[in-house]
Amino acid sequence: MAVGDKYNHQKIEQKWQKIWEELGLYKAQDFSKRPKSYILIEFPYLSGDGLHVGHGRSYSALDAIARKRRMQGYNVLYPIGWDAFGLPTENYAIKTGIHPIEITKKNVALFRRQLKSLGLSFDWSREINTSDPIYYKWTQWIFLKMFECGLAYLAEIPINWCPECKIGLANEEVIGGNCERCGKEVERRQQKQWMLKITAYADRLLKDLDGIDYLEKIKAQQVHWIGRSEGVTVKFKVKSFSPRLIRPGRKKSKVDEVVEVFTTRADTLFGVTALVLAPEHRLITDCLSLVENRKEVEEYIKQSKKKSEFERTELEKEKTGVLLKGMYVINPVNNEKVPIWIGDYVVATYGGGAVMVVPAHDKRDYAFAKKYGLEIREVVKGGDISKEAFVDYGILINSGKFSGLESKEAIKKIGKWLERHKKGEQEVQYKLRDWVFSRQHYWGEPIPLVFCENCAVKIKNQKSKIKNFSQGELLNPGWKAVPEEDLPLELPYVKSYKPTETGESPLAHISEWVNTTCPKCGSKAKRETDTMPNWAGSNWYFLRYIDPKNDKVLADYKKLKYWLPVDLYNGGMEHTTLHLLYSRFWHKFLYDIGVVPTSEPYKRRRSHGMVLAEDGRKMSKSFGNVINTDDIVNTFGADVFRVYEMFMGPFDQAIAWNPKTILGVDRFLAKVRNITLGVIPSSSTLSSRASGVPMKSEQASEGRDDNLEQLMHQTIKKVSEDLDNMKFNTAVAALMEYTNELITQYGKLKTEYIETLLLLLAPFVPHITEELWHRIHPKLSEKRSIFKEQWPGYNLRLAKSKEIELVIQINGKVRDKTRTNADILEKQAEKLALKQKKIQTYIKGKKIKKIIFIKGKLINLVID
RNA sequence: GCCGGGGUGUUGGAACUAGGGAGACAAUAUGGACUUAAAAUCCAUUGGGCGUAAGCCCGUGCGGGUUCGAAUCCCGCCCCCGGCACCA
Repeated sequence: MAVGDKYNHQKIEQKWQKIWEELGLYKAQDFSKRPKSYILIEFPYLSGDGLHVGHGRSYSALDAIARKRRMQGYNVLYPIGWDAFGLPTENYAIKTGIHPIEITKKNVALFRRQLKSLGLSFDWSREINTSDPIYYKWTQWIFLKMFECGLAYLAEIPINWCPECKIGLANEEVIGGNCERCGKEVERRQQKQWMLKITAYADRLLKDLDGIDYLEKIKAQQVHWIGRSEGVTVKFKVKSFSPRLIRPGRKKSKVDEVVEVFTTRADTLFGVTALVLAPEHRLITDCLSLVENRKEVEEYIKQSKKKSEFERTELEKEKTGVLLKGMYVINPVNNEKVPIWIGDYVVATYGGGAVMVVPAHDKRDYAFAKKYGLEIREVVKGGDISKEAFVDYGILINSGKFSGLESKEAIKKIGKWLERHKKGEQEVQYKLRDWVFSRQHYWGEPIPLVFCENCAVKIKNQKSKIKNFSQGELLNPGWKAVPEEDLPLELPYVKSYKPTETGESPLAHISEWVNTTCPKCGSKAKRETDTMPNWAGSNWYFLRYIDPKNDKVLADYKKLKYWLPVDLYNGGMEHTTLHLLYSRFWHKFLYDIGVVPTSEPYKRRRSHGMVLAEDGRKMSKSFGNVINTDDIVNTFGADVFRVYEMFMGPFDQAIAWNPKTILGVDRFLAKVRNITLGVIPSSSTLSSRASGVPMKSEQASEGRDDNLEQLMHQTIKKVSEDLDNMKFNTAVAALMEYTNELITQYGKLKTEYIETLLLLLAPFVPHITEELWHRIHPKLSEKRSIFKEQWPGYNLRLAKSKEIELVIQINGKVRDKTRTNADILEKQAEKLALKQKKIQTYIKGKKIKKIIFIKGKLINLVID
């Protein structure tokens, strides 16, 4: 590598990558006395397409931070692994007939090669793979612990079912109500699914956000997703006009039936003129016999069942409903008779599946009342209810003894009144739902549970021996955990991974696997055939990096204590709700059972923007606009690629790929090579060619002789701070400026300036700087890497300018500038300003009313 | 509808944390040097307008305000991106 020579990036990058690996430069040391820094990137989901430039963006950027921290003396853990289970691999397997295990092997090799070609400083000795049985043993183990603690339960819930592919679909696979793959309309089907009680952690997941450093918008998304609201659950007694109050087959009188309604606006209770129930509401099925217009109601329910979730929530803007004739409820605050409706705009799974209709003070209720001719009764003053609903707070009217109160106060008082009279309870509701944990697919972790009919019967009948069962077993009679010593429960090798006609997982086909014996009583039992979702393995992977080979526990507690929490976690914006929430949930659970030492996994979370294609669209195989990292690395080299990805724009913003800007980066690095090799006399191989850099050096601008040192200190400060704040683009810009200035002042360079340039650049440009470092220090052994050098420090005093250009303003407008020393005082500055000819012409004949002086910056003369 | 982020040259963007020189750093384009030529490299110009020039005026989505001074702060509005969405 010399000026004039073509720089052979391939040769040099490979050379150093090999040396670094041999030196074990990036191995993190457990229990080192140096301060630890755990830097984490979201591990890639394996696909046959290989590494995408989007991966490269965050990996290079975080690599720069990791490298800088090492140079600053930190013991850095920057690990990598593979998110390997999941649908895309399974679909590819179905299409090609190659087994997912084989596909995964191939993809791992591909990703590993590509990542290594970028010169990323991962600690490869800690590599993990979620589809590896020694890894998913612990995924299963965590699940069993949750089962044991009663956090896992079976529920019959609707799933998206594609009748063409005969497969259950995840919500993400349903596009506009149709199957993503075949385009056929998706149906709703009830299916038994394992659920995890994340709702039990809702409050803590919300509250603990206060103590951690997540990007504001990420926190906002989590808060929104959890959706906490305080209110009161009001009990409305059900009455019937019909004398037949006793239903056959049930002893309880209809009069005892109560509909519970959740509201955040107890202050509007006196304005209730109807109740609306979700079509799935229990009361409707229970009391259908009492309904006079039974046929009409049944027809409505049938129609709404046909609608997909999509139609019910997206298309159907207008609210519909049917009155339940012959029944009514009693409003507990004023004992009024209130009609009951059913309407499919009411969400069955939230707040008990029933809402009270207060047309005067809720937009939806207003529209509903207008459509069906319900009374609109004003109970909060402040709006004009003849025109629209008044939804703000105000003073209560028409509200009995609560009239005259302000809404906020009324909410509290009415809530308490209801509680005192046992007509309601103050409550907190969450939008967050429990997590559907079952997948009817092959390529995932088998759920390690067994169903035993014998045990089920025992639990139902023998309540006395209840102590012998775990909470999970009691909650799910007959279900047993696979014993811990039998973990991992390995995924059996099958030939066909196609889901079955019935919607069961392909594992259901393998009778020798399904049929087993109960680990508790030894009788015949059947295995669960569902597998875990893709999220399962990625929920806790960062823990396994800390102790990847441990076969006794998921990770050694002392090691966890040393490394946790993760200091910086970076990933895509698309994972900031679900992945982050699920992962925090599991972590909190592990904390509760004493497996991990912290209640939060990630101290700081940042997200990177997507890299879009040149056309501004998302990169996608179907558009044919995907850019593979190999192409860029082959043409320009890893260093150019890395700097380009960091320079292209603000890290957290989406940005389109622009091949022209890459050239600018390539030119910049060429300049760095040239100036380094041209200046240092000891690099004998090229001293004769040093003049190959035609620089505008000779006419270095006047008055700027000794400011190179100052610029150096400023640059160190800027690059250090920008890296900490993840402002990679401006850090690179500062390095470009510094380099340009070194070129302009080519005759006056000291070795220190060049060394600093290389050290500052090293985290961004590891290969070139390492090579140049050894060129300017020819006696240095190859083992003495630049990355073992110390990160340069700066001197604030030296970074400060001695001279400034004082800005002279008149009435706030810049009229002149003049060079002077930086610590000039107001009086002198004033004199200096008044001396300027230009200024004199401006103030001639005018009176100076006021002078504003900002030290080291400007003076402003205020005139008439 | 709600929440979050944003709107600056031809383009990506900088300056926004704390009000003080708008356009750093790149890219693009044009002209020039070198070359038989091209590429590469180097030099100059590159927000708009007026002016021979010195220089002046305008300009950070729109309209107002605060201030000696606003891209930055406040109020109202428009538009774009991301997320959530009949959550009572």
